[in-house]
Amino acid sequence: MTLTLAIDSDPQAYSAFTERQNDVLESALRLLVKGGDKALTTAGIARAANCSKESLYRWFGDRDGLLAAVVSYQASKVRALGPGVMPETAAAFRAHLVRFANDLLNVLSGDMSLALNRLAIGQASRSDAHLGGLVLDRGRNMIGSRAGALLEAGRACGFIEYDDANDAFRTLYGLIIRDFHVRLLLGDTLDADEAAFDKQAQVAIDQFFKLYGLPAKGGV
Amino acid sequence: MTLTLAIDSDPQAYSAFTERQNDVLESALRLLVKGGDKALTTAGIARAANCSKESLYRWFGDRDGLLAAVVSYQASKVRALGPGVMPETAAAFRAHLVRFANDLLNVLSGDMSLALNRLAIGQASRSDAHLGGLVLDRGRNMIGSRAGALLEAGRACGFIEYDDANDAFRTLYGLIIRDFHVRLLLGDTLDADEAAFDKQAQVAIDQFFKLYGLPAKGGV
DNA sequence: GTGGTACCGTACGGTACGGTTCGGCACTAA
DNA sequence: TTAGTGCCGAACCGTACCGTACGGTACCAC
Repeated sequence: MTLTLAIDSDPQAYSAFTERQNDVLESALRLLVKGGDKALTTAGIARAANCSKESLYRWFGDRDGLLAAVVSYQASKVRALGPGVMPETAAAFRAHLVRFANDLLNVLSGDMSLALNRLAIGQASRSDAHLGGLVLDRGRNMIGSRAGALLEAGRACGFIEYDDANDAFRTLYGLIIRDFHVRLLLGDTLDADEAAFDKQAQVAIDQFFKLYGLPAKGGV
Repeated sequence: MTLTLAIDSDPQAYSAFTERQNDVLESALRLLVKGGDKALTTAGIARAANCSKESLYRWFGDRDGLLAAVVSYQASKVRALGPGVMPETAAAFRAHLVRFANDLLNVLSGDMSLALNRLAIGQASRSDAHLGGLVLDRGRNMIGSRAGALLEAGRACGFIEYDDANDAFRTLYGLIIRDFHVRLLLGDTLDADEAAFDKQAQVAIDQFFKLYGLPAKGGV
């Protein structure tokens, strides 16, 4: 659902660009956040980055290639938040989940994430839209990697129980995000309660334990 | 989050258009679903609807006015699914919730809903984007009207318990939709499990009762 | 018939954008 | 010094689109 938390062992795999090219991509990203997809023209990017259009086309081949490069760049920029740690107590496991929920809320509400998701969604209708798939892959990467491992560790330690890991994760996601993401994508603003991510995260994790927790160790 | 279930007592308030104009809007909607926002040009709409561009501009004033009219038209097309019924038994209440969940899944996965949401999201970054707010209003209308009344009725009858109605609804929404909507918006396809809306709806409502149900009457 | 109105089909002006080309500058290597 | 390379800035081309204007047609009122 986002790109800013992609976990990959090799940072070069996603950002195989030179320093100068990364600067250009950063400029493009700022331009996108500031003015939306309409402002992301090749001339505008070249102007903002103090480079020529010729270089843009030499480096990224195409406008679509440039957009894909922006996505890849952003994915490689903010990477893993730290290695997975095996929780030893129920409280530690719960804290990990709360932290994950908090991170997810913060990431999805970020300017860059919203701008890139809007861009990908806006052109997802066209048949040649590989951008949406790209965003999904990176988002799925992050989610599958971090949350999946976390849930599995919790289950191995006997704090929670579920049949299908994917299903459990999606429920966790739903409890955390609710209609939050779509509303932000549509331009809505958050009310005071929703802006308190800490509280929201704790409530969501409480509910998750109520659904999947084992009363003996990690339940209510 | 969608427009296809707007509930309004006065159908004319949202579709104050002539028969001919509604035909044109219907053509525009089909065009949007077929080719995405890129295909929704004034010339294309005029061609598809067998009308002149001059008429488009006389009727809707502007291209943005035309898009807003499309949204309003779609909102007024599929209206309330029936008056709210006071559930008398816990089983009936649960059936109502399952039906609501099923409807929500079907609506949000519909072609028209996805196309319009993509359109609104794609241009939600610009400051003059009233389209996202329009979609939100209509979606919120539907949600607040139907689900809110349903939950309130269930609480009045003692089947569920909650402090904040808005909060309870958002949890319900999260349990039903999860990451379903955003993934579809990004162009993802559903796996077999997710395409079984009936099963998904029942599971979501089971989970909702586990969180908000009163064990005596409506709980697990 | 005559004027008015609403409409269609088409063509046009203006603009914006994607992509290409060209001249020029700085730097490097022989 | 000369040739080559990488890049910038700017001009350019073809295209697509928005919004408007114009000619022609059907219908209605009087």
